[in-house]
Amino acid sequence: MPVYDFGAIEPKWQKYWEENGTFVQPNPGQPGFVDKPKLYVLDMFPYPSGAGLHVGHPEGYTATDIVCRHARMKGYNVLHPMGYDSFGLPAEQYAVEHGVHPAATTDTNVANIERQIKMFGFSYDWSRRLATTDVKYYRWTQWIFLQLFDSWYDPDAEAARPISELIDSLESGQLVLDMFGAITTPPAGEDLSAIVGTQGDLVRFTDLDDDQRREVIDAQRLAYLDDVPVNWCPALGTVLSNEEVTNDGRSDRGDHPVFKRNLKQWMLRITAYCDRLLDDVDALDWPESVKIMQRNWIGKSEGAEVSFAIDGSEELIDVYTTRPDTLFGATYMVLAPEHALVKMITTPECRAAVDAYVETAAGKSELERTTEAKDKTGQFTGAYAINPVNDAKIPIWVADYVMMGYGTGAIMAVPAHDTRDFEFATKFDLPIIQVVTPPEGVDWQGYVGDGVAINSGPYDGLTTPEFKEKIIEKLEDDGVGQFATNYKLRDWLFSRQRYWGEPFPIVHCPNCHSVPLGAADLPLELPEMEDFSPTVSDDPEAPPAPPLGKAADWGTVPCPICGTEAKRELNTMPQWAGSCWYYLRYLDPDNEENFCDPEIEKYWMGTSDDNPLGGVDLYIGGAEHAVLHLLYARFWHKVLFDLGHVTVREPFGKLFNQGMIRSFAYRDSRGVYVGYDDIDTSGDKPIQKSTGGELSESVEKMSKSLKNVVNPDDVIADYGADTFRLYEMFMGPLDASKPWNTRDIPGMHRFLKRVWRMIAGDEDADGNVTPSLMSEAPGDEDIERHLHKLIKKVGEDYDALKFNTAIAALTEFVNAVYRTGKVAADQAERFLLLLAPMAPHICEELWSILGRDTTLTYEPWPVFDEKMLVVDTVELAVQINGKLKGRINVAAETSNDEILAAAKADPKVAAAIEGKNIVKEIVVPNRMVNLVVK
RNA sequence: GGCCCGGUGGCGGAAUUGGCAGACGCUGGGGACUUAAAAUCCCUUGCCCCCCGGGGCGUGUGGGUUCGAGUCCCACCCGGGCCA
Repeated sequence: MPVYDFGAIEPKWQKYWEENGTFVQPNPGQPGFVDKPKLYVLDMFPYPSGAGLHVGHPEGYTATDIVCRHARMKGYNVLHPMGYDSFGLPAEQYAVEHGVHPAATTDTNVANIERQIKMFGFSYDWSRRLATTDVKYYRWTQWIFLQLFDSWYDPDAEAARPISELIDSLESGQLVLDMFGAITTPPAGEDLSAIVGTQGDLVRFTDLDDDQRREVIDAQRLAYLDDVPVNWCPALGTVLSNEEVTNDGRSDRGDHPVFKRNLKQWMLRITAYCDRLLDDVDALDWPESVKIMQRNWIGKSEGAEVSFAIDGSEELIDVYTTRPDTLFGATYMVLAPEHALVKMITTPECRAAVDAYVETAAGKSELERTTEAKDKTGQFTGAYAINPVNDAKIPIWVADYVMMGYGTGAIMAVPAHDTRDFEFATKFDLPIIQVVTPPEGVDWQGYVGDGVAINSGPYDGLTTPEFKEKIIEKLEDDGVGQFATNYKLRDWLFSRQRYWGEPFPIVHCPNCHSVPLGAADLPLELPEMEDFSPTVSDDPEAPPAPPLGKAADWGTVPCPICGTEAKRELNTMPQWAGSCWYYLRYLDPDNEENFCDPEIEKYWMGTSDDNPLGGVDLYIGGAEHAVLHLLYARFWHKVLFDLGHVTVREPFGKLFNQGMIRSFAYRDSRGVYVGYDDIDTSGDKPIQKSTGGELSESVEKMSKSLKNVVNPDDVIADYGADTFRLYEMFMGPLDASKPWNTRDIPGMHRFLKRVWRMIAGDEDADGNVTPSLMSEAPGDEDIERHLHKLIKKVGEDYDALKFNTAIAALTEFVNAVYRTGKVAADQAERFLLLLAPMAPHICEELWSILGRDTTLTYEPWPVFDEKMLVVDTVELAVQINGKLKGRINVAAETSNDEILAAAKADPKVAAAIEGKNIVKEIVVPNRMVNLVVK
């Protein structure tokens, strides 16, 4: 009688799978490839932090593993890879603080996290493993950057095209430049030479000098250099993303001051893709909440651009508004402090106050400025604008609640119908004119919804949408405005002043400007350096000095074009870069010729009935990546699609977010967190062991500071990986946030031991033998029916990612077998195949105990017989006026009349309807009967 | 403030999507086995009343639709996430 020794069984099978290459999935064209339907199941790869895995990681990994193991049994080719998002700030910070090279820390962390992942027995094809820090990998990240650099967005084709095609079109005169340098198509049928030149509006590309041409071209690239305001943190020596800056304008890491500052940075032109990123999100099989977040992040709005004349000046103030119907209520204007017009229009009397204000505003973070709770501030410039709809003279203010980055950096303020304008006008005593009549019973002051126009001259009485349409027409006729679309999404700031990232494959030459390396010159490896710490400073004006600047030999190269001594780009790419395309490299990780073979890409990323858009068939990860990672990856994918490198429009056909696993945190009476070692939860109230004091309990995110982190290593040591997997899947719905409760784990462990004894029996240390329930006799009929129901239920639940109810159903079956007292070998075998995707080690071991000599991984999924699901008799509930009064048993195909007769014959029902009028009789097949009586 | 989730026993959760609320697991109670403990097995466990046959209440709160509402509609309260 073997014992359920998970500590021996689990490593044994993990070794078997590895040695036999059980989960290695050949690609099309490789030996061993069999043409079958494909399933690409992907986990969001982890950042290999020093802390290792927390219990949230294996939740998603277990879910995808179950789907994969189930799919292999159903006859799919399954692609299930794992890798590491290993560039990033924490490794670099650790390296700086401890004097260890980040590559060394990364290797240690990857080794540790991989050891942990492997303890769970996940069925990854480890031959496809990658890390974003591998030179073999980031060579292609650099290659994709060059694709972006060498492309432009053709608005007519609505697609990215090679920049060489743009140059051809410009040189041939198919495209020309307008007076602002924008690329445009010359009017058809006209003689080009008549309308270009110094006296005309249009300029021929070939009339420009070399520098001008380069500027025109560079301004079109999808990857371009620009002077942009960034979050500059001199103490860390780097720019930070908005997410890395706290609400009080300090660095999330280290709490250092952060300054807004203009720096020349690499930008990626994601805004060219706004409409496509927005339109294509609709058809994706993604959580609705994520789709909404993506839409909100892109933030498309429609409205009008309106030009306001300035009294006594030639200049115009352009504003963007989504509410041109409120133009008659515009009582003042506001310029952002950075707006170029501020300096020009401020009157001498107001100059000192305005200058001081602008300076103060410059020291504030965007978050400080936008937080509505903060008091509004501003200064009058002394200048006035003319409202184009009614020629009213309205004051121009400067205020920091208007941002340069959104719209035009100037607004028309309609205090009656905009919350922030209303607060501002109230504070500074500016006039508030109602122009929208809200619905009955709603105060018009600060009303921002649609309504009916009032105080708007000829437009009075129009509804908001009608008004918008009419006024835009009028503005266009008068030449003072036009219909306009606006987006919240900005171009992607792609430079970081850090060491531990992908170097840009760009050389800056004094003659040739930004020159890309050729594909043959890749990879451009990070230089070996002793000192990779950034240059930090207390002075916000100190020039940024990226760590790569200290690698003098590496940083100086001859220009690839002219051979002059040139400088390498010293910034590195942000951490998002590597994660933007890793799902493609898994397809063909060792390819030296290409980032991925086109035939292989076509097979794995192609469409199917279950995935009409194509791409990864199931992508599971945390909701924290709902916006940035998924938006950036979609953008890169669309560029690669436009350039013909991939065959489908979207990278991830189906997305699912696993819920956060939180855990109980305990605090003593002073509010100090207490670790689990020091807590006794056996009584009614949690008690601190060392002091005897009562503790308060709350459910929190797992965090070191809350002392509530659960380490998966400990759980596996105590109960094994199968129990861990089962417990996490049993906690609740996969997408729900759930509290970890160690006390519940023995329940799942008990279930596995019951399964073990059911099939293998047991013998304890004292020699007491528990026989198995296996029987030579043919299978029990009821158990057989139950098993067919179970096959259907478990299969459906796996497909729907409802693992908690699948486990409940499996438990019920085992309980039924224990009540019956016996199970036949063929029944036990089918049961094991159902359980195997969730608890693979124990099932493999029992499978071999049943006499099978190979893995069950590729055994066909059991089938159920519809006939076995049919029941002969059903129990129906009988209600009187909706209240349960009794139950009757009838044959399954009894007619409604007979059911009603049987119901009325039930003694309790008969008593309840005695002397009453039956007004209505409802029979719900196989469920219940309801009699309505009076 | 806006948007999106969610609120069901002592706890995690289930409920065929409008049809017997509380599956399954944990905890608690009782019993069997054992010198004893652990493990295991069996019974029991929403709340209240009770003459032990049963009766009443019950899915955050208040209303509504319906023969019938945890499920749909309206308003509100609370918790979480995202954005401002």
